[in-house]
Amino acid sequence: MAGRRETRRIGIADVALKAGVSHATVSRVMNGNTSVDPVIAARVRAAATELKYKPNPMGRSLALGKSDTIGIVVPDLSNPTFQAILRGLSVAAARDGYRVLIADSSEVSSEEAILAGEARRRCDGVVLCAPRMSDAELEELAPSLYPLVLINRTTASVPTPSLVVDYGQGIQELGAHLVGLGHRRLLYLTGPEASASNVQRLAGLRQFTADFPGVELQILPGGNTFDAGFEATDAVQASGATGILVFNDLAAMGLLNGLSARGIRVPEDISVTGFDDMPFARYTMPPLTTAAVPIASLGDLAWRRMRDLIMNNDAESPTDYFAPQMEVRGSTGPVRA
Amino acid sequence: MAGRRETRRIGIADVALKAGVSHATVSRVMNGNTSVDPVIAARVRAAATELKYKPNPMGRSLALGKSDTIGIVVPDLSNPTFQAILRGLSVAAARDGYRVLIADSSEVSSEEAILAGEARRRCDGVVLCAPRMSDAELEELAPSLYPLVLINRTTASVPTPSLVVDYGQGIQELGAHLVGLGHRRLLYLTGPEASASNVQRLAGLRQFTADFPGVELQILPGGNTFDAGFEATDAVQASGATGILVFNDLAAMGLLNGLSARGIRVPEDISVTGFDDMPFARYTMPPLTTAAVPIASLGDLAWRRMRDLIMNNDAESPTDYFAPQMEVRGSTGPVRA
DNA sequence: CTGAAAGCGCTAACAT
DNA sequence: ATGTTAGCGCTTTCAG
Repeated sequence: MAGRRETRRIGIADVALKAGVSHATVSRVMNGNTSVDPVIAARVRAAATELKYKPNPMGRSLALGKSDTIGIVVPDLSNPTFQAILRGLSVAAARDGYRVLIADSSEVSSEEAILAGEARRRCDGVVLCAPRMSDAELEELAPSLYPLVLINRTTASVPTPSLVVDYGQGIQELGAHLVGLGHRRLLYLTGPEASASNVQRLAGLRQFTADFPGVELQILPGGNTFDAGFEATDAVQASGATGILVFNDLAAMGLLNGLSARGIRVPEDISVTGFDDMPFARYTMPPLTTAAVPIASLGDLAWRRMRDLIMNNDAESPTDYFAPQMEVRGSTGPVRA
Repeated sequence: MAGRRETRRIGIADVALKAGVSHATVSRVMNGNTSVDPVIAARVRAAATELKYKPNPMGRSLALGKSDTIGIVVPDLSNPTFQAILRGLSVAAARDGYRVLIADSSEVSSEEAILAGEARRRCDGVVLCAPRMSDAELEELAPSLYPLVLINRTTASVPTPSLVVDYGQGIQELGAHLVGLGHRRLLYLTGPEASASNVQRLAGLRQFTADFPGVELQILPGGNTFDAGFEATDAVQASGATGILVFNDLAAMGLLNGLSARGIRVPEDISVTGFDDMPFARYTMPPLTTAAVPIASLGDLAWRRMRDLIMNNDAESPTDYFAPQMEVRGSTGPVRA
């Protein structure tokens, strides 16, 4: 029925024919490496532009053994954190002429390894965000993925760059901020148990209680959603704590709403902190005190590390620690006299 | 210095050697197309698994003329709308064994065409979100991009599927909702002038005023940011309108904050609507009445259309209209008596 | 049913 | 400086 507009793709051979030279010469002028007679070069270029010739990346990739593409595997593309990393990575890589291929493991840990391997075969390197994968599995997988950049993970099996956010330090800063405001009865509303970043916050808080022996710190199971924060309202109120450290901004917003619904004033009666500094954290009522994770620059740095690995393939393999930046806003204030 | 762990990639030849057969036979087993003696097949498979052989996608792509990859070009990866489309597309494509390559044009219209062309050469098809590109340019570009799926654009130059969100209808529904609540003095707080979706909303509102001759509709320049909404507060108040249609949720939230700061109650004094139904729209105070754009299913459908194009390459080329779904919440109420 | 050989489009040694 | 030739790793006729 419908007539196909099969505009047969034109290849290097067509240009060669039109310019009256060999494939090799066309390749040479297209890549500008070796020297070609200027007049012939011009003739080739003319033929190329006239035919709108563009080299076929597949042929190129096969011959060169590289694809100018890097892969990123993320656990969940709907998570703003990974979206920001992806964007930072993509923009930075594009500046150097690289593209990015995405693989979403949908939080399934078994998929993470498979997708990473597949991505690596199609790409020149892999940026891996695999929070669910076990250390053992990562250790086994890592060598086959080189060049590899890890996000929020490290591995000993192979020297490879890691970018890790120091959640433990961030929560300690927030805690210290509350103590500085006179709070002595604190409460941490946890995230998901399995979450590695929750574990890091807990470790940070152990250090925190050691540093501030006079401060009471309760721990209450929470979650990472708005609703989880909202539902914890009663338990928070019952705890008697005056300073609440919430796992993340989303849950903190839920708690804020719950407290407001019960007529508890923030920060007059209770101070609340979040974590992440989501775009909306500054627009809650009151605006949320939180810790900002510089996720966009994380993606950017991920590319720089990857590029070092690819270009001078003898790069160092540092671990970069990202210190969250505390943002003090209206949801924290002096403890009630 | 650092010892390279050059684990030479193993290819089809290694498997052939190990199994004592030819490359061709290995290829046959791996693809399961043609019939191979069961015992030989088993031997090949054994060799393959033992060597952990995985076919090299580049070789495959070159031979087959396909990459099992589709490209998506977006104007801005930090825009939640495109993130959601990307995710929907990626997940859907993955189910069929396809990957997605991303290209972020950073809102630069001239980049859109180049990136799309490049993506097309590396991929089996392109999903194009190019709001900035002129119709003429799109028309010229489209044929070379086939298989192509357009988002929020259509073109006449070639029959190709389009997915368009009907912003005009959404804003009309919201307007009718306000009229139903008794409002007779409405105001539309616009988005960016250049935005195609703003133009569509304006067109929808022209229809709206034609349908409701007794209703007054003012139009005020706004923007698509929280701050733009906030800054419009005074002008909104001065307008005397009781029902405010805001370009999007973000600006609506800004307006909500501004009104609250001036002691104007919503919805008792003024009703406010947004557009998009962002995740936080339900958590504002009061929760925001808005129109939900089913963006995730948009990505999903984009893949289905693409797949139809790729598989039965004689598919139809329909235009799918997405009708926004109104979400009535607390920010709209009866006009004050 | 299987192996030999051609070819996908390109780059790079090797000749000339 | 340019053409010839040999791959890159795989699929697919084409013989046998």
